Amino acid sequence: MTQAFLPNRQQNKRSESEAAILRAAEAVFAEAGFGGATMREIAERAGLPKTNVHYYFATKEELYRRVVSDIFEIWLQAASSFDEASTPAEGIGAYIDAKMDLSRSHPDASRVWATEVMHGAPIIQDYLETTLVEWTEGRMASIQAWIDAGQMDPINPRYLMYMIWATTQHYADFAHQIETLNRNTPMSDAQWDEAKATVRRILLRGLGIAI
Amino acid sequence: MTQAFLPNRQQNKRSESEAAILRAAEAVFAEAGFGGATMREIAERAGLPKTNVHYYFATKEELYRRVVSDIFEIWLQAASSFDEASTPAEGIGAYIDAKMDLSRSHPDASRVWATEVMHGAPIIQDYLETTLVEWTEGRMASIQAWIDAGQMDPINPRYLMYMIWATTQHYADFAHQIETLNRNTPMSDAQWDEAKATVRRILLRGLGIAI
DNA sequence: GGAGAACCTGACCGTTTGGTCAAGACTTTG
DNA sequence: CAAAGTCTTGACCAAACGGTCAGGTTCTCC
Repeated sequence: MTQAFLPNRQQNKRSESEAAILRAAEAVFAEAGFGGATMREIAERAGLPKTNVHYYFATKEELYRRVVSDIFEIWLQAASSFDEASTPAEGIGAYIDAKMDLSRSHPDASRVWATEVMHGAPIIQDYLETTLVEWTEGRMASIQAWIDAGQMDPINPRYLMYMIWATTQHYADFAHQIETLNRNTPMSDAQWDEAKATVRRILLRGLGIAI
Repeated sequence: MTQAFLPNRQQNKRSESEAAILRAAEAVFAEAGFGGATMREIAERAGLPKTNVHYYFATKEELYRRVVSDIFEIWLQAASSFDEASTPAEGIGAYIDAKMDLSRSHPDASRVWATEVMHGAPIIQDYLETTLVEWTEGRMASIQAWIDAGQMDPINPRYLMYMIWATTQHYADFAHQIETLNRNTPMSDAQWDEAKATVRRILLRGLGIAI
């Protein structure tokens, strides 16, 4: 069915179709959740017959799993800045900025992730228990080191991580509510910059980090 | 069908059945979203035949709307402390505490709300545009008054509201993820207190409010 | 150019869904 | 106790769902 080595032309077609399906699936899953999404809708948005979608992804669950794990990769990569920084102002500040940028560039991804977790992570529980646990403990250790060096206030790094995730992802997950409260207008670039600066400022000052 | 004035005994039965259905519905909608929830499942959890559920709530959408608007009421009432306070330390601090308590006592409610908003608020858009807009502007005015009085740092009250909502609701919406990261153990009372204190401390200090 | 693999698709299927219906049981009221 | 309203229920239905299948088309490689 799926061959490891394909000629160029077919490989392009495959990746194009797959990519179109994945894009459509991300949007539909984000809007309707796993249960509310239909393969019909995904196929239509991808511009393909439903049967063709099943050619690339045998089941709805397989497609969903692929969408969610792609998102997971993006999330993890957003934190590279964390380790390259020597001061908490740089490290935490850059992480906040990176997460805020992701909330604007990939809001659907954030919503799919949020829905999956809210429903008990039935599909990606194994990722949570392994990769996310390890990743989180690594970042917590970095924060603890800054605390031990007296570079920021002593707080439990765990609850700081949650605060950063919550505040930044909120702008993706609750974008519709935010837009409604903004006179039914999407946030402008200026508003976005102000929101980003406000989040950054309050968090850093709240941690006793000079800015 | 539904009578305004019923004898006591029947009124009790009605309210009991309705309440059981609403409880079950909140849990099922929280777990599966609107699309993934089934009337069968809701009926089973309420301990009633499916037909009986339809006797009280004609359609799935009507039941859902009732669940969501009940939640909306709870949310709004959580902010009474806001206006009764004279200092931002009291007002904002008490609001954070109240929202954190709600995240622990009514996590399903928060998850249903989050799912509804994430999917574009197809059912309760009118609430958002009227009640929530008014309510939010009222609280923003209170915050602005504290800023003008020099009692806290000058930040845009709007983005502060979002931060408070995000950080507190995160503990309900992402409870499953938090539990997984906590060695698959629900947060203990002590951990909860620490999380609450951390959120409160970081936000208040971040706003330049002495604590 | 022909064999074989990869890709595409319309028709179809069993299951589950939200919702209906008609008939029976219980409660209240005269 | 009987009539009227309220509540409960098993059987049923059309529609929509995820998924299958067999047959056709396109591409690559020898």
